[in-house]
Amino acid sequence: MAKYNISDSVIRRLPRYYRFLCGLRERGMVRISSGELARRMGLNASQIRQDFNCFGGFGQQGYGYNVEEMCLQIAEILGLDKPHKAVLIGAGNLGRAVSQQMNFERAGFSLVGIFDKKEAIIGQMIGKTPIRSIDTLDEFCRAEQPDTAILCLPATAASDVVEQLIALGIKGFWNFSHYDIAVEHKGVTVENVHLVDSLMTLCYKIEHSVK
Amino acid sequence: MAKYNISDSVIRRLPRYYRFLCGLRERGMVRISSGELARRMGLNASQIRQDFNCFGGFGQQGYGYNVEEMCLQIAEILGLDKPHKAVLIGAGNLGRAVSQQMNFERAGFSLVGIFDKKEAIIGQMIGKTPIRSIDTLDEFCRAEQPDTAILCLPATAASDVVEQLIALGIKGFWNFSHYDIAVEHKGVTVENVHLVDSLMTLCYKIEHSVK
DNA sequence: TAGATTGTTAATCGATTAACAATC
DNA sequence: TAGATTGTTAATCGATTAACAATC
Repeated sequence: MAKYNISDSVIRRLPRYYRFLCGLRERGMVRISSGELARRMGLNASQIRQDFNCFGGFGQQGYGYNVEEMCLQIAEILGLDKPHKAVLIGAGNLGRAVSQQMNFERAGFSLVGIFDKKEAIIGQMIGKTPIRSIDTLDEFCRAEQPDTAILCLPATAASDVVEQLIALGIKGFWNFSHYDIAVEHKGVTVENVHLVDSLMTLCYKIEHSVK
Repeated sequence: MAKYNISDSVIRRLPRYYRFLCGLRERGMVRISSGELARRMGLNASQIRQDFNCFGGFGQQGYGYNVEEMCLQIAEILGLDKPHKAVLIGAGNLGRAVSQQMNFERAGFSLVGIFDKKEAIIGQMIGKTPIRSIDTLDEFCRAEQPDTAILCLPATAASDVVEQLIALGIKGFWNFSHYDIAVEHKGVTVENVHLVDSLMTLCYKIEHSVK
């Protein structure tokens, strides 16, 4: 069903479609046309039809799209239905917030371990997950076989642990460290989250917005 | 100096340039060519020259760009040099992490107030800033005149407070709530941060990465 | 059937990359 | 001056939007 070479632009719109469609489903909406969805999302109807068609014809002429079906289809395209095991590295403020705030299951992940190097906090629980010593990372990964790592540690510490994690079989990095991971390893994906970049962009836009 | 109609693509690259150039400056680098910067950042040299030229000729033929000067120029273009007062709404896990983790000054902001509706936590300090009752928001904003709001509250609560904040003169929203703010008010800018979207994108890419 | 709306091709628009004259 | 590298125009590429035949 899924074609190859889906552009990054399309992929990045999928979660937003998913969010909107789930919202509509919760409010009991059964069908929606591309025109109506476009109006609600502030997009162009052609774009929505193009996007949905990358993965096959989910609509029906003269009717539109079934909201429930689209939710299920997008969830499947994104792969939310088969959760990836994830480890979190760094249990400082950000690490804690991310682990407590994020609904990992909803996004296709399961948080299986939290690691830090700070002796004082090892053993503490964050939700249902204990903080483990970073020294036990190798052992843990060999047993649990996670394929994803969430990096919530300082930039200086990040680069070392990345190589270690790749050697342990990690295929995806969700990187909050203040540092761009550039990975050349085949089959390894990095999603850099630079909150400071987002905030700087806002700074620019506040000044230059159309008054 | 700054031309009008700078594209969003260019603006969003500026913070990353800034990060890289500051890094080079810290390591004592004085000059860099577009070619060398491109190599380090994984970009195209033409793109870098085009981007920098949106704002004026900062380079010198035969020499390249002065690292220090580019840092200062980009900081000025982004407006990092004149901080905006910001209030944070919602002092849960995410709000706490954001307020403690972010270097606001570095990104052109100054966090002047934190607000929550939960009686039990009002009066607590987060860093040097006390948590205030959301009931005192009007009064506080009229006195302090912040122009930015950081939203770290549930989607259901977000939509109400947005209207209130716009009425109080807020011009920029940094929105972490699980909900797209669509603002039609002229001169109001919203930067939506949807961490769950980012995580879902990673989920897709782990599955579909080139092995 | 008639009306509505998709799927899909074609046209437009904008962003990226290449090329090279200008110039330090 | 000669070499290097920018600033800038032109070419390419990709993404968005428009149009419309297919069809439910």
